[in-house]
Amino acid sequence: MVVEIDGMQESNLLTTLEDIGLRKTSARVAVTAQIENTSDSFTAEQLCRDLPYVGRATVYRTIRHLVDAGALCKLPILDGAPMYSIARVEHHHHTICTKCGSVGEFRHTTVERVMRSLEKEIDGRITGHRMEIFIICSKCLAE
Amino acid sequence: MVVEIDGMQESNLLTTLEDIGLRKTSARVAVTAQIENTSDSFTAEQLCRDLPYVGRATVYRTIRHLVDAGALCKLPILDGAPMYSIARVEHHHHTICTKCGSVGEFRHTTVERVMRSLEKEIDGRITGHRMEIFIICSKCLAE
DNA sequence: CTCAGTGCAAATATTTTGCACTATG
DNA sequence: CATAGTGCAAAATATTTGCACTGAG
Repeated sequence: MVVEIDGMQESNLLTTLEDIGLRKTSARVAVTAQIENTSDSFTAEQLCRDLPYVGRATVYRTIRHLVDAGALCKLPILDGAPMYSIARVEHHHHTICTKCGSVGEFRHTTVERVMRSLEKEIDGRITGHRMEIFIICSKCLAE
Repeated sequence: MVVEIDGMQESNLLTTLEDIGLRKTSARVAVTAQIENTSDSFTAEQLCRDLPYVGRATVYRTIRHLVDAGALCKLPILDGAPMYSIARVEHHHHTICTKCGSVGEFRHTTVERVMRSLEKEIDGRITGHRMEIFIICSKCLAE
């Protein structure tokens, strides 16, 4: 669920969970608040470390609910555990810094147009796509 | 290493390993032959199942060498173990059937052109990208 | 012969599940 | 007060590593 405040979007993950019929429990309040306070993307492990009083299984279950509801993006990376980030816009792609691992979000209409032109080349029906741009972020470049 | 035969490309994974200074052992012969006889993409686990007389660790180590050498693509998927496929062309993208999991390869110049146009929008230096197209393949559509 | 490579089993990493207990609605 | 949700620990899954042994060069 997305609430408009002063033109800014505040994604309320807890409300998303309630919207799909789940109860408002203290564990879910803690997990969603922690995610919303995390500026960048995060791993399940990170969340468990930050919330030692919430059970590991509950953290994983809550993440799964949010991914299923489309409120979180699951971002499989080449090595190790997947990263998660709040899905702030409908459809988007990610930038991943190969130095520090920070994840950004972007949207580009050309990408969508390319998809349509690919339809003739591909044997089968296109149902979706995923794209990641690997970068060295400006912060790492500065160092 | 790539050998041209009648205009077809035969990628010789074993030669790739020798080229990076590794010995030609019976385990490596078995693993590379099995990969080359696999028409589609595969998981490490699949390879271990197909080669019960080769140690699990050796299968993983051989895969890692081939990925490092650029002869295999590692394709992280949303759930479960990553898939691998022979890198038949320099730079390409993948189609993944969401029904049967079969993986295809394609290359499209427009994608590369889009990358260049993205350079102005993105904060940092682009070093690479990855794109996957999710499809229902023609085989699954026919069913 | 030497040491790169192997197979095994144990360790590690990540995620899921069974189950008895708790607390939300 | 019924049962959805939790925490824990064990299981499941995926991969890596230590180590003694083997075999390629």
